[in-house]
Amino acid sequence: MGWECQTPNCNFKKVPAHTLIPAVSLREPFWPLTASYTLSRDTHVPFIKLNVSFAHNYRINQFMIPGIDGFITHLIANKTVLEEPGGPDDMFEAIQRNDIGLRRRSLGSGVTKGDSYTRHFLVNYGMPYKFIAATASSSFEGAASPITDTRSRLNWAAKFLLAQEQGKSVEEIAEEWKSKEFNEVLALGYFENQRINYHDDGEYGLGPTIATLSLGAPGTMRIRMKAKHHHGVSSAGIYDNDAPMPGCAAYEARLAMHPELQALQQSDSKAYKIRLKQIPKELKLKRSGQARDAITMTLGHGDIMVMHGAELQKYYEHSVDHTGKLRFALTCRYIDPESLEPQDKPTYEVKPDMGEYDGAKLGVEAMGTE
DNA sequence: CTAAACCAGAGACCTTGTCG
DNA sequence: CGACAAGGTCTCTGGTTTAG
Repeated sequence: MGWECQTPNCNFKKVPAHTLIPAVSLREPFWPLTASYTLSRDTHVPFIKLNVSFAHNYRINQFMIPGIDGFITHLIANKTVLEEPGGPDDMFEAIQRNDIGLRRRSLGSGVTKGDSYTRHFLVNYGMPYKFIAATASSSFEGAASPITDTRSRLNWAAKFLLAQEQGKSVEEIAEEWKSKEFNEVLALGYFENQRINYHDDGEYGLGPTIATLSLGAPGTMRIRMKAKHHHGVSSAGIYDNDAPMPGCAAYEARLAMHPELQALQQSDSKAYKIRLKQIPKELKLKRSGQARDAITMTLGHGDIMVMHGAELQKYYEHSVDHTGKLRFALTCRYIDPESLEPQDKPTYEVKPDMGEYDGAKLGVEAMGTE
């Protein structure tokens, strides 16, 4: 891989030598990694609730956002997870050795003449993600092992967390999960100083659960309320009529007037529209600026992050930036095949996850036989 | 000690097809 | 008709560091 000139009839290519970054070089001297539970570097604002638990070699930070039905969970991996055969260490090196198809892709809706390209490198496997050009999607059949292994690993993590949250057994959850299991893996590659700006993953046709496996240098994921919902007013000066969320500007006042406003929407749409323009002035809501980051997570090598809940994507947005030289993020989603336009449908069959990864089995023999 | 230099963060602007 | 767009670049601003 390298550079390819896009000018017609120009065959210029520049392919620099690749230097493998070994997984052991990811170990941080002042951040010791052992078979015990790894420490957390996550922070959050007071209105967010944090539950910490420990299971299957992960420190589990579960963040609950008041008013939002769902959760954000960060599973922090320890040394046992990283060094497991086929685990994060092996995956990190395998992705560097094999061309899994990571490329800069054209942004469909460019605002400039000619194409504009993403800063990071990406490739999609399984059900096509509509944000990405259809040509950037490949079948799971014949995909490199880190891709299919990630799908299986994240299916396990999602089932485990949903079971924990709903107080059900993993077997019970597995039954419900089967029909809506992750059917897409989006691989992103980041070099130094490449970041992905604030956005949400709430597009039409996506399941409520999204999971990401981090490989390589740590990434910093920030979660904040969207400005419109935080300020309560759009950039055009129209009041945001969605239910106010705890932690937003003028929360009490907005909460108090919400039922009345909804009733007005039903009874008198004209008066309602006028009211939407009045409220921002009455409450002195400001349009500019952004909400503070509610949660900041340091996603280390081998860590898994799971977001669950459609409301989370509606009210909150997230960004990721990177401190190190090389990081891969492998994200799984469920994409409803019916949500795809005919031309976006895959030309291959997206088969069920054949992997049977079970993180609960890891390290059990070592501990059990002592 | 003062002022220039530096830096990070945020906002404005760029500019165009699509969507409701 | 206005809002929107996993974006990029420039400029301004306020705070901190450094040079003289």
